[in-house]
Amino acid sequence: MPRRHDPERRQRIIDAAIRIAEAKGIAGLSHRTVAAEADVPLGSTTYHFASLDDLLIAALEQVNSQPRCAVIGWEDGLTAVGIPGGVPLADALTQLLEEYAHGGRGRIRLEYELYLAALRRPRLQPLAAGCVDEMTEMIGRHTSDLATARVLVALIDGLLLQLLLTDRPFDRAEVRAALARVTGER
Amino acid sequence: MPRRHDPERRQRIIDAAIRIAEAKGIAGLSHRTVAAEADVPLGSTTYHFASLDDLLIAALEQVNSQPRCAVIGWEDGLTAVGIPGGVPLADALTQLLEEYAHGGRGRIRLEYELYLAALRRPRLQPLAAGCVDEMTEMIGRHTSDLATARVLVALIDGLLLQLLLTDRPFDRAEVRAALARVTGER
Amino acid sequence: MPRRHDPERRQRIIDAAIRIAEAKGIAGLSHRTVAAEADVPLGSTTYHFASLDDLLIAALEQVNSQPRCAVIGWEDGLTAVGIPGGVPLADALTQLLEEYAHGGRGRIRLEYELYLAALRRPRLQPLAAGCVDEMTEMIGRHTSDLATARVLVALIDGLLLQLLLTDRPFDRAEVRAALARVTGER
Amino acid sequence: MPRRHDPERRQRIIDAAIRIAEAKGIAGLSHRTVAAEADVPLGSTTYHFASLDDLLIAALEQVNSQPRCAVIGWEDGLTAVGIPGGVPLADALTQLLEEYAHGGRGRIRLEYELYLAALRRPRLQPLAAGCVDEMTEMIGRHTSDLATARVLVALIDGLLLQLLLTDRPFDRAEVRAALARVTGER
DNA sequence: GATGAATGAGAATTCATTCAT
DNA sequence: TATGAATGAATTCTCATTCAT
Repeated sequence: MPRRHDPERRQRIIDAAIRIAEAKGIAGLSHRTVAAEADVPLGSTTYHFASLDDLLIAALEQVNSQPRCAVIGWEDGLTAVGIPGGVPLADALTQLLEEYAHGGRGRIRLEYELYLAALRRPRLQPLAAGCVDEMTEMIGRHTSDLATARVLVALIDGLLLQLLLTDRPFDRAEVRAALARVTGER
Repeated sequence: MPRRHDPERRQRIIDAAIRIAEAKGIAGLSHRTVAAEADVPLGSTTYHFASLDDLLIAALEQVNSQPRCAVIGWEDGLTAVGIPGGVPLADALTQLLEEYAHGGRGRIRLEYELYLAALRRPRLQPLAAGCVDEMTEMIGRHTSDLATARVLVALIDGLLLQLLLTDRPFDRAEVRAALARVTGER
Repeated sequence: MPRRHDPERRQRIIDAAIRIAEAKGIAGLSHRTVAAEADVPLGSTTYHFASLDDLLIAALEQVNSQPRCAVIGWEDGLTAVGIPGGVPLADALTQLLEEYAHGGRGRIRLEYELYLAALRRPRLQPLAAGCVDEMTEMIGRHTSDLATARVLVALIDGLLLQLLLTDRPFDRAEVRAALARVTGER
Repeated sequence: MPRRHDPERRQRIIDAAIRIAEAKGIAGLSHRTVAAEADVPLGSTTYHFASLDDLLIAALEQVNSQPRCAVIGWEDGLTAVGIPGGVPLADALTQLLEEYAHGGRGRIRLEYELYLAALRRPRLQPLAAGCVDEMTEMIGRHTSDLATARVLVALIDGLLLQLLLTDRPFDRAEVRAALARVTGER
């Protein structure tokens, strides 16, 4: 019984693609795996997405728009507390990273896979660069200058990368100290 | 034209794999592409390397052993100058990164691809982790404590990653300032 | 010459697989040999059957459903004659085996190959066991108890196996006598 | 350190081949698997056996010569007891089958694989036929006539086959009763 | 004698994409 | 509009055998 009108099918396919990408990596994406995961006919994936690249991009765009929500929630909390005399940025970032790290490695891994995939696929580069820029901009709203924000983003990326690679547990004090060196906080 | 005796066959295959990996990424490695690049029959690659993973690891090990030489050269220079009252570490690292960045993006890209590929392929993880450790240890020889070295490595990783992703040119002053924040140099 | 629409493709592949299995044995089955025999592209066999095992099973199921027809025909004749005071079972079975033996060795061979292949491939075991059970049940309908039927089936299997292995011609009297020992008929 | 003179190497290869065939089936035999199992260089297997078929035959010949020892032991016991007024044949055979069945399925499976392989490979046929003949001859020494022995061998083959296929446990009483029908013992 | 490198064919699968329906 | 059959290239890997050393 083919569901003729299934307006959410496109979205279901994207969601399935994200699940696959988190679980098996970007390289694990294929029309077949996605169709199976989404429980839609094979032809449906090629119908809604002209090529596999299109599907990948749609999935990654959605991934990139979602975690921002979490970060924005974080930022709201930060703002509410108030910057001057409020929570030190290093503390706030440390907490964000901790949540991030504990929120399942799947999502972070996927984000870094995006970075790397972008190195080879030009169409992904704007996405990855936008990711960095957005983060920089957001952090920049809480630093005295943009240069500091850029350094913080680089440091955060490096720290997360190491976290993923080494299986060392998240060391709050160490991360906090590292960030504080850059923010100049004590 | 059967080349029945070819004592350097194995090494030639590894070299070809590195060229492929630099040019097309780790994902571009396949028995076929490597065999073609090395100008050997397809079966030869599977004879010398039981699985593609084995070949990939052999190639990456070789890649990882080479750049160290460059870095060691750098370190020798640094040592020669002498640390106390000598070249500030931030300056030395900045110069190293600059050389690294200008030395063709292929090699850096490959290194970061290694990092990220390790996220999905357990057998690569020791390689990637060893890469980080080695770098940390080396830098640690020029810092007062290891914690500082770890932060520096994270920062360097983040900076190089951004460099690769954004196509922004290498900004010596900015990088130098970022590093100085961590080393505490003025 | 692309035959894009071919509604009986799946069945043709199964038929080809049976021909191959009869002619070259189960070990002779491969995507390639079947595709060539069925005159379809290689990819077509893997499209319709996710794995070679699936194809093998589909083929053997079809094989197993066919000879039953012959046996059922035999059974009908037997019933018509009537058991009490009718044709002795040993005579009827002898005639069945003779027809079976003369009906080309391909089919019997294939059946015994199924048995033996089941020893190594768990997925085939239900098929082979079902084959034995069905035969037992059918013969059981003409014996006083099931134990006798089981012994008869074992004996029949052994006799056919010897027939295949030794190239001795079918000896009606000998087979009849062997069966009669078990049925208790004189 | 190549062992130049290793007079038992040939035998070690055969033994390894038997282990492989028992564990993975005849289809699991290859120069490589055998060389690995025997811990000899690959070239050694092709040196001592011109083709894989030669190796297979050598292995199966050895297999066929070994279990006979067990059977001969059994026969000796049987003879000792004495036939006339001694142990009924059905009992003795039942015990033999029981030991056989409990002695690990690997060996029986291999024997039946030999039968089946013989169906397709002419060079194996003498081996398989000889196996049957030998068994017939041996049993014939304890029956009044050869016809009875032939029937017994067929029945035994069928019973063992069913045992392997159905995973039903060995039922001593049932087997004994089946054999007794043929031997005429009560 | 003995060995291991070499080779080309073939194995099972997976796949992106096209296209008739 | 939607689908699933179809296809041919490409994937990794195994292998029997040959042959230079």
